[in-house]
Amino acid sequence: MEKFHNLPQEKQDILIDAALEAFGSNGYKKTSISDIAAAAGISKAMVFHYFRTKKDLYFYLFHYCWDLITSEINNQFDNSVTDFFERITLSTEIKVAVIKRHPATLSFLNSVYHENNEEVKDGIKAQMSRTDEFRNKIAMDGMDYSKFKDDVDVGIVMKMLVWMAEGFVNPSKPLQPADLDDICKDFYECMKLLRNNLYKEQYL
Amino acid sequence: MEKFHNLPQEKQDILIDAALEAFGSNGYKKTSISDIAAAAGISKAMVFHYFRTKKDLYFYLFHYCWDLITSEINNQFDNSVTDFFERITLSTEIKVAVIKRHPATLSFLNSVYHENNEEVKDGIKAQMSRTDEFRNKIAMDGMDYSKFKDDVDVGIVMKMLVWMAEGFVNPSKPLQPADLDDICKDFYECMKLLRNNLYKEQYL
DNA sequence: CCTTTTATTGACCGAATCGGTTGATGGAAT
DNA sequence: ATTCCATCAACCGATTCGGTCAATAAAAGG
Repeated sequence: MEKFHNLPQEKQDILIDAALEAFGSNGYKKTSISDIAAAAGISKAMVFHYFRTKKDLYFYLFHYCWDLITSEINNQFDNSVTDFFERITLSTEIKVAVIKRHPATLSFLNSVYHENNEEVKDGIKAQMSRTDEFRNKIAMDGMDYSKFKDDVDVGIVMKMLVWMAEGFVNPSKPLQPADLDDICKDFYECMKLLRNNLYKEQYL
Repeated sequence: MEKFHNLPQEKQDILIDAALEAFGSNGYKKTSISDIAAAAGISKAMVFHYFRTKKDLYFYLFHYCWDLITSEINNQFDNSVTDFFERITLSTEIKVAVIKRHPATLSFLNSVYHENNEEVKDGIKAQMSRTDEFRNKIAMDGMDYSKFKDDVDVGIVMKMLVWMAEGFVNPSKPLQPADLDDICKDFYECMKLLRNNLYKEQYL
């Protein structure tokens, strides 16, 4: 795989993006190396030259995305932020940073999570079991719910935000990185609106 | 296709659900009749017996879903409902009714909408151009925005609800019809919470 | 300039799968 | 007993699969 890493970053990214997109939307079995090569504008033989087998490529992408997210969390996450909406905004910023680097990362990882092809299933489980670590790290414990109005059911607010985040990350039309900033602005407006109306006291 | 309609409804539904699910998540080209047959628990030859070709099956499903949604809209939609959240709830109820009948309908239609396979693209466009009719019918014109607090940006609320609806309809984990009622209850709770906090006056 | 190494690919491999057909089988209706 | 029809395993030629390899183009080194 040194072969691949000797490529200029730009060419690496093109191939990675093509592969993430293909695997992410078609799953392991239904994605062919020809698809990926064509989308990346190179020959099929080159893909096998960089990564020995389809399986190798798949798991390379898996670990690559995993590290991408892990490092982004380690860089940005701050558990001293206890305000509910600030925490939500923070984890959204993490997602956005990941998407900006490789737009198909999250849809790929989601597809990996649901993959059940015999050839790769076991290898996924091994790594995937650590998902909960992060879920707990980002999770909402130690959060300050006291600023909410007394009659607001925070559980419902959580569910609402999960839906929004899903629609945000898996839109029916694929995300263009160019649109990301606009969409983000809308999302932050959203957070402001909810905070202003669900908290006891107006925020500045 | 009389062959197919002579089947008991239950067996028709099994095949339709299998086909919607397969086409919806893998697209036209990457979906094989063997996949569908296996998922429906019948032999590949039977599928070709009911529907002469793969293309015929695809467009049968397309028109089937189209009619399903059209009739559900005609049954339930009521443009005399001018309250914002009631209208949202109404269109959600329509979606839920459709999903209860065939869980993969919406994901299938969404996939059809983005399909660009040469063999079926043209046939899709012909019908799909009428999508806007319905979008306008369900749309929010004639809506009463006056009950919102003055400082609430209704455009943002709309965007928020669109995201929620997307996460609601295309969840990362596939929808089980059994869960639907619970999820709906949460969604309606959500609407109540938003209405109570974004309207000038509390609703009963 | 020539040589050696490396990047890149078109053509190819056997195996699998594709959309679609067909002949055989078995059960229900006449 | 016979007709009819639903059902499917086996099969068809064509395509595509994951993967290899020999040949070429390009770059590097002398």
